[in-house]
Amino acid sequence: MTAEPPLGGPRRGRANQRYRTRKDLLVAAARLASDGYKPTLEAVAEEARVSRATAYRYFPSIDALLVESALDLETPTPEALFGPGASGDPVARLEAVDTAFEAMITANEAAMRLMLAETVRGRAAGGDGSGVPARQNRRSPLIDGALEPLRRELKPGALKRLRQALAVMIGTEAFIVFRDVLGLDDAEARRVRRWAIRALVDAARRES
Amino acid sequence: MTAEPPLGGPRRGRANQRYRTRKDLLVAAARLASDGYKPTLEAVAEEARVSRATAYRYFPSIDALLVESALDLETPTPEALFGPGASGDPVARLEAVDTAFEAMITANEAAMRLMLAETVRGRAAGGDGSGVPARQNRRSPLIDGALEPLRRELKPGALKRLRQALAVMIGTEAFIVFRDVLGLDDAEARRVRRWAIRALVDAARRES
DNA sequence: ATTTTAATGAGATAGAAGTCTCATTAATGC
DNA sequence: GCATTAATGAGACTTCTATCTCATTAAAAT
Repeated sequence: MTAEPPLGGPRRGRANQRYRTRKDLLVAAARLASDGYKPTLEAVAEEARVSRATAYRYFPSIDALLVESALDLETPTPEALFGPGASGDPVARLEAVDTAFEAMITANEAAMRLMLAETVRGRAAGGDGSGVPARQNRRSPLIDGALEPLRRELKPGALKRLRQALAVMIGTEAFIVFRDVLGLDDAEARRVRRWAIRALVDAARRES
Repeated sequence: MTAEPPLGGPRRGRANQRYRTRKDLLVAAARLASDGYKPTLEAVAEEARVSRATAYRYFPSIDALLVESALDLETPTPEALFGPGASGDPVARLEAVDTAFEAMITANEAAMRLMLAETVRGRAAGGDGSGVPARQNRRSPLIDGALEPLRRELKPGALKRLRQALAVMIGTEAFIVFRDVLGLDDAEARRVRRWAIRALVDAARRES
């Protein structure tokens, strides 16, 4: 899932060398971040057997490096989740998406929190936020895939609205609310989320 | 809304002096953070006419100071929102809560983002998070107040579930999803939120 | 008014982020 | 193989966070 080599320099040249250096940094960052603490750039560089200067040649800031290493986590693709054997019930499909997200978040909670913290900060405060990759949207394609069976039943506007509301319920931010704000455990949080997902889908269908 | 004087030192003594110093720091931080940039501790101390050392005597880190200054923003109380003249319709009442939160967030977006970033990090990454106040829950009392008219109609479990689902839709995190993940403007985000709020309330009522 | 001492100020110190410069290494094209 | 030059390493330098020490100020008790 790692992106292609840096864009700054010459297009041709030592692509493989650059790719490996970059990948080494991301892997090192993920390894160090996996214990829940924010590593220093120096620690990451050392873990990757690379000099500090080189690390800065690939990432403009330690935050950018850490965020990209979190983004490097693989998400299931719509094709994998909704292959031939998948259910045709949109609610069941959304629950599959929810399960996949919950698994990814709980397995990488520290990295996800770090990414959320950095991307949230990057927008307005924290100075410029330059270099921190923009927030990427991994949930919408999956939610879209889950809602595929409703595409004919619902009007385009209603479908869009449903998709957007579901994006609030499924993902890191909802996880944070359940855990940090409401103090729920994973099982309770899941129950509430499932109920809300069904309620939103039903409401959209009822309006059509 | 500023909390009482520091807890560390002697219980009696110069409470007023300490209170004023603390308040000065919070006010200075809020003033400097209001333009969207993260001020340095030195800048806050200077703005508050206080030495750096003193600032560190009141707050363990610049982040803790900024978070507390953001938390110092006043939230409307349930009493103010749902006084004698308030509507009895739970959806209308929830919309009032939503409006209040939207106003508070948009007026202090930089500070809210900063607070969210720091509290999110505090749980798992970024060291221990010591000194940074635990996430406080300002939305649940307001949501509870809005749902008051439903207390007899809904079973306790259903009411609780509804309240928890609504907590995901109303607040900073939903705002972040709409803006950063989905790229919606405020008006669109509000429309989706209102639709979802109504859908959730209707679903809860329908089950009773 | 004087004493006590909490609160503060001034400054030294250390660790980390981030930027530069310049020398060295090694991958690629010939 | 050899030359070219992209990639890297080493280190100086600045800024900011955070901790600590010691002297000074001023609120409160007597």
